[in-house]
Order: sequence, then C-alpha cells, then structure tokens
Amino acid sequence: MPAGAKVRSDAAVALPRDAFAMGARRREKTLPGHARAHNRTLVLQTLLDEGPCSRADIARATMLTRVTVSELVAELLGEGLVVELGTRDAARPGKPATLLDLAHEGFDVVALDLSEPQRFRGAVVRLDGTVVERLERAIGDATGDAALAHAIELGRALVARSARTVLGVGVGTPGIVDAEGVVHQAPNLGWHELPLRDRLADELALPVHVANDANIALLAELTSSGAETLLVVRIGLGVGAGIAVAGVPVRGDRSAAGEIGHVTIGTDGGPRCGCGREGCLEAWLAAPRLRAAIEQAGPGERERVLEEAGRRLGIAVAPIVGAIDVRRIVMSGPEELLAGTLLEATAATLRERTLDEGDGLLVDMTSHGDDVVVRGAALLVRAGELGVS
Amino acid sequence: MPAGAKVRSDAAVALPRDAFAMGARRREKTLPGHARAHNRTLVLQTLLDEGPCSRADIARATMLTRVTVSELVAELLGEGLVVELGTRDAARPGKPATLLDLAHEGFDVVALDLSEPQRFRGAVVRLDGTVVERLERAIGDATGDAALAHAIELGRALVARSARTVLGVGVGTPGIVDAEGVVHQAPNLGWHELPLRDRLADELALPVHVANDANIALLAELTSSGAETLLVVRIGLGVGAGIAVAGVPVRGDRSAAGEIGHVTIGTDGGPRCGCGREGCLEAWLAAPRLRAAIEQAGPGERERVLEEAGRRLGIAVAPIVGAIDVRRIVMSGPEELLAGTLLEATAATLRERTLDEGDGLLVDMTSHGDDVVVRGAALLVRAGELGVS
DNA sequence: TTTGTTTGGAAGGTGTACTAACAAACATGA
DNA sequence: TCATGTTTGTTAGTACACCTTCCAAACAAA
Repeated sequence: MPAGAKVRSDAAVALPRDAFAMGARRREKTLPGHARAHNRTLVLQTLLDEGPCSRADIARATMLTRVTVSELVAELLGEGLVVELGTRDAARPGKPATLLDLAHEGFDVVALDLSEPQRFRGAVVRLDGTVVERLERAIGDATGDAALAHAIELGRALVARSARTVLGVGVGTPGIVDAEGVVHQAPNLGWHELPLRDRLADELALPVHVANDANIALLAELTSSGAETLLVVRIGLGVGAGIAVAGVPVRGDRSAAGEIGHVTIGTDGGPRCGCGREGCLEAWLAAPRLRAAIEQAGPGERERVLEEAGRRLGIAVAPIVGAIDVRRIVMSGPEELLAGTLLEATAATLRERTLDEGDGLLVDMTSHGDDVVVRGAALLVRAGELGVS
Repeated sequence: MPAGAKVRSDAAVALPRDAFAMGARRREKTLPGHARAHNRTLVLQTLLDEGPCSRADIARATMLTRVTVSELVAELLGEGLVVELGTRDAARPGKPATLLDLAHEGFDVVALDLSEPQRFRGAVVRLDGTVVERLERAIGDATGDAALAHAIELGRALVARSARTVLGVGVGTPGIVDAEGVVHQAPNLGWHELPLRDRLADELALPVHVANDANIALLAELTSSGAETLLVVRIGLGVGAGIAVAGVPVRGDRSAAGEIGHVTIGTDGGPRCGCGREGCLEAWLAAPRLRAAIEQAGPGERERVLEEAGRRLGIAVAPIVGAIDVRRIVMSGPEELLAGTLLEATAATLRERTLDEGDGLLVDMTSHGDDVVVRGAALLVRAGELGVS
C-alpha cells in the first residue's frame, strides 16, 4: 500500500484541504479554544443567515450537537449578543422550540463615509444594516488635522445619537489604508501616514475599523451579492476599485490594491491627468473630469462622451477580468453619469475584449446607492467585532 | 463601559482576526481535533523551514510546549514522515538535543509536465525538490484519450523508476482545471471535461493533484520567492498567467483565473488571433507567433519585434498590477525569446503605465528554467499530502 | 389514552494541550 | 573532582471542548 494513501487516511481529522490553496495558512499554533471561538462565531453566523431559529435548528445547520450549541448559546445570551424570543408557535409535534435571534435591538454601529468631497457623512446603523439616523458635516476644503477633527466630531455626534450600546465605529476613507488602519496617503484630505484608526479609537473610546472607501463598498456588495469573486469600481473625485477573491478583499503588497486610477488606458493617448501623464483612467472617468468633458463637448455630445468613458473603463478592466476570472462587476458613483450609456459601453467593451462565452458577465450599478460606504462600514464593524459576515 | 470592548475582551480565546479578511472563513464546525491536525502540520512546516532541529527547537518556534511537540513528533515518526538524525554534536550546556528532520529520503514525488508541445515531460523528485530522475515521452500530435494514455504511461514509468515510496503524483497541464482536477478544456490536447485527476489516480493507485501549468509555475515561484502577491506569466503555445494573492493562488469563479491569452491589448488593432479577433495577447506573444513575426520581419528587425511584444505584455499587465498591487512578476517560457529585450520592454512599459514610485516593481525570468512545472508539481503534491508549503 | 416526535439538558467519556515536576546529560566554575 | 546550572525530553495531572448517551417535558396525531 502506498504511503501516500496511508498518510492521508491516518490523519486524525480529515481537514477539508485544497492542496492548491495552501500557503496563507496562519503559521500559528491552534488550541482547542480556537475551535470554540470558531464555533461560537458559527452560531452567530447561522443566526444571521437563517434569522430567528431554535438551538436545535442551529445544531442541524452547524453539524454541532445540541449540547454544544446550548452551551455556546448560553454564553452568547450571557453577553447579550443573543436573545430568546419565546416559543415558536407553529403547530408541530414535539416540544415547542424556543426561538433565538441576534440582539439586533441591543447594539448599534456608527458608520462614517469620508469619501465625498466637501462633506463627511455618517449614520447610526443597526446590526442588520438598517439605518437609524443620519448626520452630515460640511467640511469645506478642510485637510489634515482639521479634516481629522471633523471626522472625530461627526463620530462623537453619532455615538451620542445612538440610544443603544455602540458596538464600534466603521470608517470608509479615500486613500491607501493598511491593515492597521493607517492612512498612508489620501491626497484629497491631505493625510499622510495618519493612524486614523488609533486616533479615532482614542477619541471615541470605542473599537474602530478603517478601510478604503472602494474596499468598503466592496464589503457591502460582497455580503449582499454573495459572490466569491467581485470587482467594485468606485468613481468619484478619483477612480478606485475594490477586488474580492475567494470572498476576501485583496489588499496587495502595499495595501494599494484597487488603485487603478493612474493606469494608462489604451495606446492612443488621452486626456492629460493631474499626475502629469496622458490617458490615465482617472483622466477619463473621474466624476469632475467626466462632467467637464460633457460640458466642453457640447449638448448633443453627452452620450458620446459617456460611451467613450465607459469603453475606456472596459479596456482597463478587461485584463483584470481575465486575470482573476471575475464574473460580476459593480459600479458605484454618481448615478446620472454611470448608469445607462456608460455602464452599457463598459459591459459591451468587456464582452468584446475578453473571451466571453456568454455565460453571464454581469456589470451593474450598486443596489445600495449613496449608502454603499455607510452600509459597508457597518459590515466592517460587525465582521470585526462579531466575526460574522 | 461600551459593549464593544466588553464583547471583545470576553472572547475566550483572542483569535488574531482581521475584520477586513473575514468572509472566506470556512462555514464548518471546528473540533479540537482540527487543532491537532493544524499543529501537526505546523511541526512539519517548521522542520521544512528551519531544517533539522530538535523537539525543543520546534516548541520554541511554534509556541507549543515541548510535551505537545513530543507527542506530535512521535506520531510523525510512527508514520515515517519524520526521522531522528541522532544527537546534535554542538558543545552546549544541558542535555544534547536529538535532531529531527523531514524524511526527505523516504519519499519521492512523481511530477508530470504536460504543457509542452509534442512531448510530455516528467520526473521523480525528492521532497526537497531535487530531481532524481527524468523521463520524456514523445506524444506527437496525440489528443484526447491517446494523450491521456501517454500521460498515464509516463506516470507509470516514473512510479516504477522510484526506489522509494511515492507520496503522490503532481500534474501540470495546459487548459482550465478546477479544484477537483477536472480539465474543463485544453484545446491543444483535445480535452473537454476530462476528470484527469481521478483517471490518473485510478490507473496509478496513488494520490494525484492536478493544476494548470501556469498555476503550477506560480506555486514554484511562490515557495521559492516567499512573495505574498505574485504574478507569473507563462508563454508557450499560448499565453497564460498564474496569480497569487495573500500567498494563495487565485482560482476564479470558473477556475479560469489567469486566462489572459485572449484579452485584447491596446486600441490600435494588432495581429489576427486564432480566436478570430484582432490584438489578443496571444496573437502578440505566443511563442510560435513571436517566432513567425521575427521570421517575417527579417533579420535586422528581431529586437524591434521583441520590444513591441514586451510592450504589449506590459500594456496587458499594467491594469492587473494596479488592481492587485503586485510588486513581483515572473516570466516563464522560451528564454531566447523572453529574456532580455522583451522582458525589459515589459518592465519599462509597466513603469510608464502604472503609478510606480520607484519602490521596486520586479520583473524577472523564472529561476527554475524549464523545470518550473516539474518542481511546482512536486510542491503541489507536498502541499496536498503533507500540508506544508 | 397511547404513540411518536421534538426539544433542551444532564451525565459521562474521549481527545487535546497545558502546567508542574523530574531524570538524564552536558558545560562550567570553584 | 565536585557542585551548580542548563537544556532536553518525558511522565503525571489538570482544564477544556466536544462527543455520545440518556432523559424529562411538551406537544401532535391516531
């Protein structure tokens, strides 16, 4: 008998392992306690996915025993993260089940969207994503510490507005943000190496999670679409992208994944970009540039300008589509510019320029509208604090 | 006290979790036994990384206790995966350590490279990557079942050549290969929906792991470079890529990640491709096309043709570099075509067309030469059977 | 009323990793 | 030479997590 087979069958526990997916495995020891933490999260996740259900339901869904689920649920009840809703009233044989649910009503999340020009937006959001309260703050052309102060004040105001316990604060900011919540650079806000997460956490005395706005939008789309591979293109003052592979946002070696704004598009020049070169994606597609181009081209040319912009986006995205085999692309930004002509031109260009076999390359506007970042930020907190997505 | 902080500190075990990296978490229960399997792998990985070392060394490296390590090592010794080398002879205080090492000498891996035209190559490889024996098999223009028969025979011959226990068989094949080792399509070999892994496993009675050749090359580069994000461009009959994000190869929604051969490049036409369109990357860069172009252009034009091809590759890769923030690109293919002019043109084009801040975008030829696929295939087996990378 | 189902929990067992303690084997310094 | 301290690997006992098995309560259906 070959040793390979022997080794394989000898493994005490058959971990579902994919030889091809090795490599990123945490190089850290694992304790039985980690198993418990994982299963605890699994219970929460099940409640989130399935809605209110009984301990027995959770046991069936998770493949854990009712005993174990009962124990975990007891722990979660004690922490107030889960509540009992009383007995299920459906007429079934057997002892009636006592329904459990996430304590949606017990916690709020504060979400900040710093990605828009001239103003910061924010909201108090329930765990299930419903917006409870909104707040805006005009920041004019504030940059640097002044901009930071605006963010802190907005956060403070929102925390004050929440009637419940605030689970944490989620922030979507423009610029390059690393895993520690440090904004390496955000030209529009004049931030360089700003430890935004830690500064906010200090000021607000709450757990804070920070990510790039495109990646936050990605998070929102990821949970609402259920896709494994996803590309979100976010167009505003600049052009950015958020990319998910295997259900996880891509960060990149310098936390700069998705920074496609200054990639040159096509081989026939193009408008001059702020960075000094010609034909950058941003020079074609950034909202102000697009509006200016429409203005300049004259009234009858609006559609043509939008079509060309959409085509350029398609040219830029085509190699990415081929590279990561993504089948779903979501666009976020000013709807009056993106929806319609531009989006359709992008989709058409993608189909032309990739080996599309008609098996549904979806290009869509976000279904979250202007709230993508706010909702994504809430999800970021939920994921970070509860471990559920 | 805010509940957020409370929940966080209440967690029985503080899992190092990255809110942003949630999502791909296995939605499966975890048992204490999984912890053991993980730690077992961790011991193997440590031996692989550090070379021969003692139980106490492993304990220090893994943060496990000497007791636990001893137990795990005992298990591995029993399975023959680890051997004792005798006591360390360095003059140190305390009881002399008994050195352990992976049983490199006890196991072989059989690797198959089906990616070259006209012939299948294969090798018997040690766990540490050294090639023990090579074998080639001319296949002419065989396709379909005939080609499969060649692969089986080559595998059988190599298994027979191995003097040791064969841990498994690793296969690098052209085409689109899914996680179950099914070749969805490989036009050159005339394979469609061929369950290559299972067919080989049946014939050879060994564990078999199959992946696309570009992805296999990626695996080899990934382990030898230690990069987290990596792009491997493989040029042969066609043009393919392998992409790693966070240390893990990207598969894509249809297992077609890296299929960039038929992405249109540039906005100025280009040579007609076999797929019927103009300007596909493959039409510019596939080895036969490149050779033909050089031939046709005449003797003095070789460099110009290579430069243009390299530039086209750069144009194609630039958006990918921006999207996933990869800093290291490795090329694999006929050295006389790729190394030098072409590669340099690619690098220069990339620097022109991305926002490169001079922080070292590396473009290199593979250091494995023609053995990339063979070595990668061996690594695939090692990862799959032992869990180490 | 009887039967079967379902729920939630209690009791006891197995497996995993930990701490504590120890013997063996060595270097070093008095 | 001998006592001392260090390092290694092992034994013994503890804590914890999940399991299987069993049970009472509560209900529907026959």
